[in-house]
Amino acid sequence: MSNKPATIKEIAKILNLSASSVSRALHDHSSIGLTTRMRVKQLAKELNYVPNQKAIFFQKGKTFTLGVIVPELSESFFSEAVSGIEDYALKKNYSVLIAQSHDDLEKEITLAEKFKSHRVDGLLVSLAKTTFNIDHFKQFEDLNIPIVFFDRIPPVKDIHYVACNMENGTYDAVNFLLKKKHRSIGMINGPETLNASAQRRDGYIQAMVKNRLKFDPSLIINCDLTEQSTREAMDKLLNNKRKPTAIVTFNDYVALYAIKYARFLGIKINDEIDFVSYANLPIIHYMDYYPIASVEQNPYQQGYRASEILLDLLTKKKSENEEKEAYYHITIDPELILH
Amino acid sequence: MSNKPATIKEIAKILNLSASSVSRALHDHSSIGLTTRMRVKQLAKELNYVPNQKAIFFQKGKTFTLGVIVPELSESFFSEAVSGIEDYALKKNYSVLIAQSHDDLEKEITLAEKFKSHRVDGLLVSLAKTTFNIDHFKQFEDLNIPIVFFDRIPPVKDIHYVACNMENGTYDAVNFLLKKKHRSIGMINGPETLNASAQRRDGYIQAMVKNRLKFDPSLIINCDLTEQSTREAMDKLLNNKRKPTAIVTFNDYVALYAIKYARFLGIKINDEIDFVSYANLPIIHYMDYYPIASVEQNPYQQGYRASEILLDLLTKKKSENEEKEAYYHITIDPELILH
DNA sequence: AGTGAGAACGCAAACGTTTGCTTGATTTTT
DNA sequence: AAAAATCAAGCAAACGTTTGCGTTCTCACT
Repeated sequence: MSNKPATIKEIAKILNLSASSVSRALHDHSSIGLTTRMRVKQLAKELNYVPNQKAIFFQKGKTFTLGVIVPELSESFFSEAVSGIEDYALKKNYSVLIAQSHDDLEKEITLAEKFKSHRVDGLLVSLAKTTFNIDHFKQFEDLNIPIVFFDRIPPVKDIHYVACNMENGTYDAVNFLLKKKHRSIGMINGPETLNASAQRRDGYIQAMVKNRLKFDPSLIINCDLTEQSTREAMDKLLNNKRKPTAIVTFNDYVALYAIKYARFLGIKINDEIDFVSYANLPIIHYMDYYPIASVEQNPYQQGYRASEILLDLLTKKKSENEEKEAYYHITIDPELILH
Repeated sequence: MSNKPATIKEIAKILNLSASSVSRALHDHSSIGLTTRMRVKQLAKELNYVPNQKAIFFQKGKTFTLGVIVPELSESFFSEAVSGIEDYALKKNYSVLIAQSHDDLEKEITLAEKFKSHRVDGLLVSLAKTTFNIDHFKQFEDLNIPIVFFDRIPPVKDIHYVACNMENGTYDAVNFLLKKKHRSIGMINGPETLNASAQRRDGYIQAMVKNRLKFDPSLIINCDLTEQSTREAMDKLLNNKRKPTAIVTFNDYVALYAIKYARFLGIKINDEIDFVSYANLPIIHYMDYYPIASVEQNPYQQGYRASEILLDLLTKKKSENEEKEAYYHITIDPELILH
């Protein structure tokens, strides 16, 4: 027991063949006779032969492994995205190496280093909140290791990415509220520095414009996503001359803070004020009060798509030479889910 | 650009050394003179040399990779456990290959196969709900690939495992309620078939016994963890002759269902009836009403510990020979968190 | 009988690194 | 001054698999 696993060489020796013939036999190469092919496969089963991936990795110069860096697995958005990545990768016989940056740039750099030395074939990355430059990913270019960013993407053009079009999502959300006859719609947006905030703002404005309504900037309040900050935003909105009858929040957390505070103030949720949010928390339905609609960002699909692109890049790489200037810029349209 | 990465051989050629000397120089081997050592390292930096892990894996016969199979990453319990695994593994310079069974036995078997052919050095497994035998993991024994099970462990003795002692956790919970002067404590337990249910039941009984109180079996109701089933359990408890003033639920989901239903019935939560649960949902604090206490199962620690054990097994494997009969059976004591 | 084709298989190199054994040169010990 | 120890570095094999290029053999066809 605890035998070293059987190798091709051993099979070859037993059958009086060369290692190459055994290898070819196992791969159904045409130049191997049917009888020997059968004999080889037969013995392989008996010996419980399993190809040694380490050797194959080495020989082929590939690890058939994808590296994934996400901020936090415990955020369901990312764990679902990882599921999408995993499903496609496994389908294509790739394995997935997962690591978390915990939203820390230093950690992210360390992980990049780790993956570099591990020689993953490709990388899927969703940036940490604190990452404002991506120099630590530049080195992968030289190593010919493609990277596909998803969701939290850097604001540059010379990269491959998959992301959700927040502008459209917000447009749909605001449009939905307008159709419900709301005429004063508030928005608790994220930090101004975030690209995601700008997109939401744009979507809001676009919805107003398309409906030939005047855009009132005082109805969009930025907040830093904390409970305290959310309350302050709510105060501002509630004291607005045109007190909103509906509020779009940056994410579910903010929505919950806002709803909690509104209830504290005696406001009737989704009656006096309708809430619409972005889907972060799948368990939101366990709540007593939750937004009447959510912008679903389809993390699974984002992951799946990013995975597809990466594998596409990997298989195409051989033929690439001059046309390296084509970057994948995929935007996934979110959908508005009514609860 | 897009140069193939530098190799030891190239460094050797440039410096007129042998590959072996370069290798030793990079590893600070004592038999290499200081000057050459410096020259080698210097050039290595310049050429951006990174050791080719594929070759090292192959040469050493190890992949420095751990395989992890969990049911669902989107369950925060598992994503936190994975964080623990990852943190320790990375510290020891191992990578972590993660895959989800989605609580499906077939998928679990496929993944086991995948990891086998990938030749991970070791395996960390939390079983799918539908897994009732572990034959598909037996093969790893022959390959000398150790497995450590955690949390969802199989009910056999000849394995390594890390799990939480639910009996103690429940004991603490019930004891806590008894100290709060509750004299009729209900329990909405899980399916009878689950080991986890039996442990909770035992803990409940033990707490009663230790406090010299009579155990009333009618106060423990089994349910299948659905909302409907939870309501039925609540009905039974509320109609009990000794209507409970406190209820321990199998998990947070059940607690939320129960609380929702109780509120629907007009019962004052954590006033008329105190709820205590097991920590599954980190975001429970966003709720308006949540259990007054939770049994925290420390998923991070479980993962970390399991990771430690696996690496211990991996490094000790060389010296192991006769004493292969020692199995790690680690139980982690949960702690009662008061909210 | 000679040529050609194709089938069935072997040889050997290659992938990059590590490591036990050797060798040659220099230094220390007796 | 000779023998022994130490230092610095090279040689070559090994890990398991794949693959380009041969080689041998058998037939069939002119």
